[in-house]
Amino acid sequence: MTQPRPAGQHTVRRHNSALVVGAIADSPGISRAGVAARTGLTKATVSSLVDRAIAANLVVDGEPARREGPGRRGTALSLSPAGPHGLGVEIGVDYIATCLVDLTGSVASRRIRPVDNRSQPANRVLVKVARAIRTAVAELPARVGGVGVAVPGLVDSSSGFLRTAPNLGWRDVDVRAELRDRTDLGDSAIMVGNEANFAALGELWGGGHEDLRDFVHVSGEIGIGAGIVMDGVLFEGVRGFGGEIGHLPVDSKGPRCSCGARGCLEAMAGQDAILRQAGVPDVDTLVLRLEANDRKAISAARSVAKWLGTALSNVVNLLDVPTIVLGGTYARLEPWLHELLLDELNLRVVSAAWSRVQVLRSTLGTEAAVRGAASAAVRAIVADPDPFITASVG
Amino acid sequence: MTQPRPAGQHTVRRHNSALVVGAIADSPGISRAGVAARTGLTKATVSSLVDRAIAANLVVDGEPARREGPGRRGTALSLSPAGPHGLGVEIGVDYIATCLVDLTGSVASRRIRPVDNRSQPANRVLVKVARAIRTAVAELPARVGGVGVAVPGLVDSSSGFLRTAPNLGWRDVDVRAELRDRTDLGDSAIMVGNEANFAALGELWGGGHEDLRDFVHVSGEIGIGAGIVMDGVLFEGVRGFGGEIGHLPVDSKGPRCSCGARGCLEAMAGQDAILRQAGVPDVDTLVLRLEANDRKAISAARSVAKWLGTALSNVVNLLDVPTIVLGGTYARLEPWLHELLLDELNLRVVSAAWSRVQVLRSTLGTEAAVRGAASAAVRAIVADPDPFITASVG
DNA sequence: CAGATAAGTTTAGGCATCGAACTATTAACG
DNA sequence: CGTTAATAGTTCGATGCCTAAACTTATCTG
Repeated sequence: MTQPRPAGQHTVRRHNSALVVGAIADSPGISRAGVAARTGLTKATVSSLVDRAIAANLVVDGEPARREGPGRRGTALSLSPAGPHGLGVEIGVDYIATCLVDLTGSVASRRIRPVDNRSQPANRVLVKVARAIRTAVAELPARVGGVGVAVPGLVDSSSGFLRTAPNLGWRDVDVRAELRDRTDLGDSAIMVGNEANFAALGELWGGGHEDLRDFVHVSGEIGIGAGIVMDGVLFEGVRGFGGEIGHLPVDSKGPRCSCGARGCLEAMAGQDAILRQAGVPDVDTLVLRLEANDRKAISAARSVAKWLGTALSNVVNLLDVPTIVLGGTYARLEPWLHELLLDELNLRVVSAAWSRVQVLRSTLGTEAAVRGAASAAVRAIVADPDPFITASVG
Repeated sequence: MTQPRPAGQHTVRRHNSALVVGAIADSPGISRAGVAARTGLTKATVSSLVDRAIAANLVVDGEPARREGPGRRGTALSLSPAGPHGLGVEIGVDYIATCLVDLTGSVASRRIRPVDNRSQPANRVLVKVARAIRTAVAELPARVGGVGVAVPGLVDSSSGFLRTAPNLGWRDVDVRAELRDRTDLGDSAIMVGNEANFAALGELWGGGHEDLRDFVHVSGEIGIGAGIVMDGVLFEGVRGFGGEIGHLPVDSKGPRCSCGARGCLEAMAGQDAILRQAGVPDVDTLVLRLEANDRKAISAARSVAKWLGTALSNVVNLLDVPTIVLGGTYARLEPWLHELLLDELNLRVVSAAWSRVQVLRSTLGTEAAVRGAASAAVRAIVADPDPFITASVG
């Protein structure tokens, strides 16, 4: 729990800076006068704050915008693509991915390195992650303003402490501290979070879906994770546990899962289970078979849709979140899952009678998590730009 | 969604007033110097803010406290029992209850009027509710600073709009506006909320449970509702839908429910279902039979525990909330439900293996909702005292 | 080119906090 | 009983950020 801090003038400026930068982020090309009207601040205040933001390289003012009718034209303000960037890092089971996003949300660069992280202890892997971060930072002709680290495990997001990552075999790793020690990120924020949660955020901010503010993003790679977004905000749960649906029990007669229980969703509808049931070695082959209408593959998809629907209907019933976004491996299988999953949901969801459940396909696929991590870092800058402004202006 | 407002000096004072009053609420008897140390504000600022709070009748300073060692003794500050009160109102199916709570959390008065609200249209009932409010206000030798209204239905808490209350037969009633029109509450805040949610808050603040910050409070009267508290904060869900567990499907072969679906929890474990199954006319008789070890009654309790456990295990699995508090009618049946419910939960909850689920009995019982509503009003004053201070001082 | 309209800047003033000095109260010690 | 040290609380000038209002700059219209 964060201790409440006393407020002073600096708090006011911090708040208003966020307001101004936020307004510019929301509607690029807006003028100082426009920002003033939007935020309720006076033109004088906006001018002063914008000047500081420009000096800090967060904002640039461009050409005067054309306008109708008389009056001076306002200068178009927008977030600076040369300002601080957000760095996203994903520690996958068999790869390390990085991604740089500028303040406007554009991807500046990205990179994936295949690494088998399963066979190695945590600190060995973190050395490689640190190297990947240093490379990304070195290549960027701008400053890195924050880092998001996506991890396939349970994270206490406030401390950055990774409690357990079964598929990596990690337990109790202080990812944030380790990475800070091994890099020269200065005092940049390092946000460590669950890979499924970051993926949901990636889809929220970069998925191109209009008005999508309440949804469950299901990402199935090795494990099954869900990121739940409600009113545009990630739902974290009690101890960062929100959306841990991989081990919801769906079939009491199902096979034993690695967690010890029986018939967990992961054991019934995880990637391994699908592939085994379809009798194929990998997802590429599975997709080919599905396209060829192979009976076993189709039946595997049907089974996955059924179990996913069972588990997700609980989520929908309990949280009243009306949309499911299929991500990760499920995004590739979406055409074959869509209808069956929808049927299952409509059958089991109480509110389905008066408001239909929706199933969408992720547009970012397996890249959602890195993108989300990078975007989260960028959003943090925009949401509280004052530290950057003060550091650069004084 | 609340529009972000620009900050100014007044915002600073408002924030710091809340800090100061909050510190006094958290540790009554604290001195000005103590508040300064706790909040990080200077003694000068604290003095000034405390003086204003005293002038507004929110805070009183008492006798100098005894201290060890040398030095002047600080004056003991505490919230004023004569300051503004919170008024809780509960619109039940067959009663209207009111309750006044002072700033310290003590109940100043309460009253229950039996009324059959089922047979009457909403505006007729609201006239009676308004009368009950006026009576409570008139009897109080202090000011009412806010009102909480608990309603057995789905409420959009930001607008105070009641969407539907099946057990009252109400639809789309603007409870807040209706009550404001029919009373002279001035500009006091009127918070309209779901009865189960307020009950959970009542238990959180007035239940006397130590360190209980994450729990599900299940209240069964006519319907079944749950209030979910996570990290000491009510979980509201997407459209005030959080904790609407009454219509979770628990038995696909169960009887048809009033909502149209089959085997809803409410149809399986609601009060009506229990009484029918036990073959008794009311809860009092049921308790007598249970005490006499009546076979049918025991079997009804067993069945309730099973269905409740089925539904609640979903909640626990999904939200990782480790504690169930049995309220309302269930509180009276707790001795006979406890063990069976716990068994069912331990069977179905994934995390049960490493962290045990806990089942508690509500200490406020059927009074939890009014108490919660009144306390919510009080908490709102303490959380943002500035409007009261400014109004009274200028 | 005059008039109207809007963007952006300058300047004086208000206000809440802070820091530091100051007063008030109390225990301990000789 | 008086002195000293420690702590509580107050007073007062300085600081910083915002606001209001006047002012400058830029653009369109007739």
